[in-house]
Amino acid sequence: MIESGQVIDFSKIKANCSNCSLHELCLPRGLNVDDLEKLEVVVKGSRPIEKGTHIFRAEDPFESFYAVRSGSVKVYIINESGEEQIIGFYFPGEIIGFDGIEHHKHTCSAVSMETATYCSLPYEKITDICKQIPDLQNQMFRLLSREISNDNQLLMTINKRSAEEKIATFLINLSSRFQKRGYSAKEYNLPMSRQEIGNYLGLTIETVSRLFTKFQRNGLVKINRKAIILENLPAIHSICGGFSDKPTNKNTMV
Amino acid sequence: MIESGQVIDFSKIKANCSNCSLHELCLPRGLNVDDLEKLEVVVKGSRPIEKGTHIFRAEDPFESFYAVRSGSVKVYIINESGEEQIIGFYFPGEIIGFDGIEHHKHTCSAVSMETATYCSLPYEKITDICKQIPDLQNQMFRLLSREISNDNQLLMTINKRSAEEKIATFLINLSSRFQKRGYSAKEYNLPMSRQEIGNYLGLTIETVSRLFTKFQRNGLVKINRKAIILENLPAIHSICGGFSDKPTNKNTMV
DNA sequence: CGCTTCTTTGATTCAACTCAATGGATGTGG
DNA sequence: CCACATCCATTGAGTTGAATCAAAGAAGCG
Repeated sequence: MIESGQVIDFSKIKANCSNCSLHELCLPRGLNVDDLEKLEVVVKGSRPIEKGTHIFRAEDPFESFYAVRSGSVKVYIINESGEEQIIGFYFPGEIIGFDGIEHHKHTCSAVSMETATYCSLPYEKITDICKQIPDLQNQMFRLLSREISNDNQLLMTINKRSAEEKIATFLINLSSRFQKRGYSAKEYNLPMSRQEIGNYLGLTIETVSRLFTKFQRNGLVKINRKAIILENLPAIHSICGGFSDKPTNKNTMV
Repeated sequence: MIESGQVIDFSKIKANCSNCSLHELCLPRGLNVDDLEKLEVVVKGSRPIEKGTHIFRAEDPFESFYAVRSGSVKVYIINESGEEQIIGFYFPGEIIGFDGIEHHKHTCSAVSMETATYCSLPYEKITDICKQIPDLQNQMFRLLSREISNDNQLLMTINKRSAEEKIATFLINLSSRFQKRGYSAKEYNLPMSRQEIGNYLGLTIETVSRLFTKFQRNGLVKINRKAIILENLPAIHSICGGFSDKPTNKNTMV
């Protein structure tokens, strides 16, 4: 439960964005060497945090947002009746905590799904630097914009797709994100439980499990607990929706 | 179908943010008089557009975002198979088009649901001014942050709530937004069709209609076509979820 | 090794969808 | 001003996809 905050915090070491392999996926994207140095001064890396450690919690004062550096992080909100809704899963180079800007406090919580490291991006300092570095300001806006577009896509998936299509879309989405990070598009490990997948997609754990079994039966995937092999990527793609020949009347104004 | 673009465009007149009643809901929030003047120089108002006029369409180059000044606007995306997903309904003082920043083109379309006016906020010029006016940069980040938080809330509603709870939440959400704009919290007109409500919430038109009838039967509301009267606000609130005493197992890790 | 947690599988139920038909409002042209 | 067409909303009947309930199997942990 050591989450930082010791008298002397050895965990907070100056980040090295210049040499970071996530460079082009992350906040520094598009910055030149000089600008990078200005950024590095304020960005702090974390020591590894173990699975289940919170990076921030809802209601915490908002001081920084955070870039995942290694491992994976789940972001969720809890409503008045204690129900959890997972907002997203985040991988290296992706940034979390944007929701906190408006009211100066976090509205989500972020917790590591496995051992992870992250970088702290102190909001005030970053926005100060933004005034001097137009590219950085631009990149900030782009990242926020992307987050909104992603949310829109997610809404489409949740609202319009069947359970089967949701799962296929989810697997493909992870695949392409892992690929962007230099990993296989066909084989990866799920860092999250069936429960968490279901929560995110608006399905029950049983439905997730059944569909995994079905996909496996049909030779689309091989699944062994957390280990996923996408055996037939085109087929999975075609399930994602958009090519279905059995249109429903579920509010598609055509 | 006159959507601007005439040889001489009389419709683009300098906006008057200082005297605009939406001032504190909109982009200028928190700016002092001097800063407001700098902003006004680049913001352009529109002449009234009639119902069904597009402000922008997906794939259009992204040059500006837009503040709704009067009337109401629906924002939606269309997927590969032509299905429409409504992303949101926007009212005076609310800002649309943020999604376009990342790829320099819009990913959504925005169309007026009734006669409306709007202001154009040219992106490049606004970001230039942001460098000089920290408060403006801050407000931009806050608006983007709010959009993300709203999306998160919507996801919770869509994923975790029953049809009845979704409709109640929707009615309350509109109520509070109208109230913020100085209108009655109890009586308003729906600018959108049942179809559009259903599309947004992930329900069919029949379900929306049936629930409106049910709410009316139970004395919660009076509904006459587009005219809504919330007769029993507390009761509607209590339906919104979070107080239900019949917990489901739909992925609520308690 | 025993306990707990996670996952899978089966049987059953139900909320919301689909299909179908009617009714009311609005608009158009003769 | 009326007849007709269109669009939107309502209501009913029947179906179904995913949830719920239940139980057993597999993996991880102390």
